[in-house]
Amino acid sequence: MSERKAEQAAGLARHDHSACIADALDVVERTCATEGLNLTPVRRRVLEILLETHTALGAYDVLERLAAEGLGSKPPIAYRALGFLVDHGFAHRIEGRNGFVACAHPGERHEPAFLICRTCGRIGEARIETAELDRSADLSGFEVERTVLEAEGLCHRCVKVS
Amino acid sequence: MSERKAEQAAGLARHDHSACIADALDVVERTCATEGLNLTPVRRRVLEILLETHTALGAYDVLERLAAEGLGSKPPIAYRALGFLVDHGFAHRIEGRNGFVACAHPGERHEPAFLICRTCGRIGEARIETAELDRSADLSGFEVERTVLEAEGLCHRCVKVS
DNA sequence: GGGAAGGTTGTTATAACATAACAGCGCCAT
DNA sequence: ATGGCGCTGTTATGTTATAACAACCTTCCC
Repeated sequence: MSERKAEQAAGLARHDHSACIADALDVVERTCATEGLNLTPVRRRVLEILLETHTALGAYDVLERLAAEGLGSKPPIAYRALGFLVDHGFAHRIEGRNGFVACAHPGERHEPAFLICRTCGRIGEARIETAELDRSADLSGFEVERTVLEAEGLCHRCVKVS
Repeated sequence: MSERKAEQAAGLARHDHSACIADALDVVERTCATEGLNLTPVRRRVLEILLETHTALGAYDVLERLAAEGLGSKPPIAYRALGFLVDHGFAHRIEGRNGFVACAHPGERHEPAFLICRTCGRIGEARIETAELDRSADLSGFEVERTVLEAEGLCHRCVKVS
């Protein structure tokens, strides 16, 4: 059990970010097409905004962007689009920051885990197993439905600087 | 590594709750005494309020209680006392609920993990290791300082009812 | 004793995050 | 054509959190 290799968290390492954005958009578009989901202009634009950066954006940050583009100016607009993206696994909520990030593994079923840099705010997304917690839950007769795993610390860049 | 036995999460199982409260208060008092921490009336009372229930209380829930007792009526009073308790490991913040619980293992150095029942709100606290996340972090050159691990689901009682 | 320093509480004001509730509109299936 | 549904637009409000400063008290040093 759980002998799968750990892998590097997506988002923190150097990468071709334009390709990163394009790939994610492409996957999400396909997924919506095959699953009959309605990727409306607002929803698509919110996803694009999240994809621009591997940091957590607050709903009001997103809303500001939308408003500047004439796509909606009231909080529910942003919260609803973000809700859609989160519900379908295209984005994740970062509890520790009251914010949202685009999913780094869209279209793949996964329990996300996050590495959040407290200095630069960048966020890496790893796929993680929580075998030990599950065992502990079993012992208590607890049925886990959803797991939030967020680690805060310093990313490789910020470690060097500090 | 990590072959330690998982153990049942504290707080969810049947237990003598008066003893649970008394023990925790006792440990916190001793710890404050030996570490020169100032467990003022407000701080102590907030801890007692948290200890009454194994559910997450919001800062404003706590504040309401304090106000009723003449111990303070403005948000900073509650947030400051909660901050003190969290800073010294006598309480934990539950990110997924914007709330706080008394620590179930005060005085022991530990990374907490929580089992949160979405129906009754009760919270179990387990000690957990996050070896796989740590490996993933290492691969990214990320230095983890703090980990939030919260599992939401159904506790043993609520599983039966549903 | 006088007075500076540090820590805690008291208070005002406001910032930041989130949702309830309802109105209107377009699509499309019966 | 019309009724249902999903999405957007809007008002209003609810909830969570903190900045900034004033007042007070203890401690410690001169």
